[in-house]
Amino acid sequence: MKDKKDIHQLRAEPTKSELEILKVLWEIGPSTVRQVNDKLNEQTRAVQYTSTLKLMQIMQDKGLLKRDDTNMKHVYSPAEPELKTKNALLEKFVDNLYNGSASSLVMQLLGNKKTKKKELQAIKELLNKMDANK
Amino acid sequence: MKDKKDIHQLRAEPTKSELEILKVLWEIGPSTVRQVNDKLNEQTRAVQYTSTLKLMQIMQDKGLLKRDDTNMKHVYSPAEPELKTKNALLEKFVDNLYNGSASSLVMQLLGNKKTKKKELQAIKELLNKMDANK
DNA sequence: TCTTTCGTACGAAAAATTTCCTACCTTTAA
DNA sequence: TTAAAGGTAGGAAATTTTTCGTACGAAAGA
Repeated sequence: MKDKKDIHQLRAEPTKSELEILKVLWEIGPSTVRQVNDKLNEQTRAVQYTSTLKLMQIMQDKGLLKRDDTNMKHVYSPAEPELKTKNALLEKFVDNLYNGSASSLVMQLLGNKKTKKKELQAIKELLNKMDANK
Repeated sequence: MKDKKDIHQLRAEPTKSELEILKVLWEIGPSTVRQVNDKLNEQTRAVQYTSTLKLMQIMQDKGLLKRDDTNMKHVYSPAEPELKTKNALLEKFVDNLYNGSASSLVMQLLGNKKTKKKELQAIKELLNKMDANK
């Protein structure tokens, strides 16, 4: 794949492992490779330090991360805001599985037995709030 | 990867290309490889017949597809209902990006500028309907 | 019948992703 | 001042996913 098209506003679509790293950075903020790797190991799965390092370097090349290398310990952070990235991923998901219809997706959530009552309640409240300032 | 865990109720998580094939089968129903391949080529991207064949064979091995090979032209169909698979993928997506909170996802949809007015309206109506039979 | 067309099976190559080894530099502590 | 600890860079290997070439059998047409 030479010139993969950006997904919507995103520079490049993160792979599975890349997304794991983004999630860590979203959670704990700008971090060194060591910090990210520790978090992955305690929270997700066993992975070697240099593997995480390599991946984060790749992500920087792709433009997914930016880094501050004024100090010896480079500090990485997401190149784009969390919300923007999640929006892009969500939009892609909706396009892909629901033909772009967000309401279809919501309908399915509402019909899904696994969606807990509290969630349903919260969604309903959201909708009512929307109705309020229509 | 030896013994990859099923995702929820799904036997195995479809890869990107596998999902493309599932989508075709969902759209046009049980089909031969030829039919699926034609559809992919006219609708999605150029791909060789034997590539599609191979992938569908792999998917059968994985349990993603079942096939009727009583005739010479094997007829493939999804092993699981469309809704079940989509539910599993959606649930995984919610878990992964929204910490399992469906309402967070909906909130983001509501706040997303790209979500069109009609969609918003449809979602609101859904919510009201839910309220009706609470 | 013979040839062309269309099907499957299988293996291997290619591409994409992920992992980690090795080399080497800097800082820290003994 | 030396050893140990911890950092980056880069290449190569391993794994996963995707693509397709080749072989070969069945069906259809000439």
